Amino acid sequence: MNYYTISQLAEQFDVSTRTIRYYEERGLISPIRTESGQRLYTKKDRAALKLILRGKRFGFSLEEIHEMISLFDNDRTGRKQLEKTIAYGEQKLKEVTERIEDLMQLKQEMESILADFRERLQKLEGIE
Amino acid sequence: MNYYTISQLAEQFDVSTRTIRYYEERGLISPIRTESGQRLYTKKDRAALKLILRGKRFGFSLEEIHEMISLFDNDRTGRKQLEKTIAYGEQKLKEVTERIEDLMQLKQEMESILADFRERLQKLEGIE
DNA sequence: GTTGACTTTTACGTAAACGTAAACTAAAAT
DNA sequence: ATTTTAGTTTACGTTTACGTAAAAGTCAAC
Repeated sequence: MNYYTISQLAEQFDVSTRTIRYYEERGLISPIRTESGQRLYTKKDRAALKLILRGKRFGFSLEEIHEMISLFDNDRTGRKQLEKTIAYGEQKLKEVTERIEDLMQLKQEMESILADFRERLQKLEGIE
Repeated sequence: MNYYTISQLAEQFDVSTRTIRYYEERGLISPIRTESGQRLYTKKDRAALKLILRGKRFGFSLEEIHEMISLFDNDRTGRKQLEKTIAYGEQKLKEVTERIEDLMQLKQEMESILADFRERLQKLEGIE
């Protein structure tokens, strides 16, 4: 398995190294270390970072993202744990679904506003 | 036309009065005032607040929301202005569309993870 | 084997988005 | 008429999510 350095990841995702270290500081990523203390990131760490950045784009706080990651990531072997995780997942899924619907409504509204503006522009061009 | 007081709006949207005043401070809402200085909010102000809060849920900054509002709100009569507004609107529409697609992908992933968890739970129940 | 790029920790700084408290005024209720 | 209750401004405080700088160690290249 090969590793990424922090600056490689930073470049790939166009974020600062400080940002990546901050996510670790908050417990969202846990890269291994070389003997001298340098961070090494696996494909899994990379995937986690990708997830975090996507979550951020959706407006989730790091705290929320942390919650999601740790629930889905940990191997929840016990039955109770599994049930709890499923319930949580269903809840989050519902939230995402609502968000999609909300966004689609916004899209509709924007489209109708745009149509209105285009009509106005046409009328202006008709006069001229 | 009847008005809302600041605390009425705050209650309706479950935000603090400070939050509403802050949005005004940043130029996002402009309620009229009574002679004594009290803020009075029209239906339009209410709609604007609703828009702001929706934008926030989507992870837009107040600055971005401000930009959108002022572009769509102002009566852009001039032809150049109209064209500019339409271009901006198309850009924002594209962003929203991408966001929706992004979210739908996330939804898919969550559903597949959930399906996997459910399967595991079934197996556990089969044993017991 | 030394220069230069990279990394580490520590720590202070900062912008955004409010929270909170004080000091005061106006409105509503009793 | 006088308590509550609600509203106003001013201003300092707080959290989140990093930016930035310093001081020191390390890796890669020439």
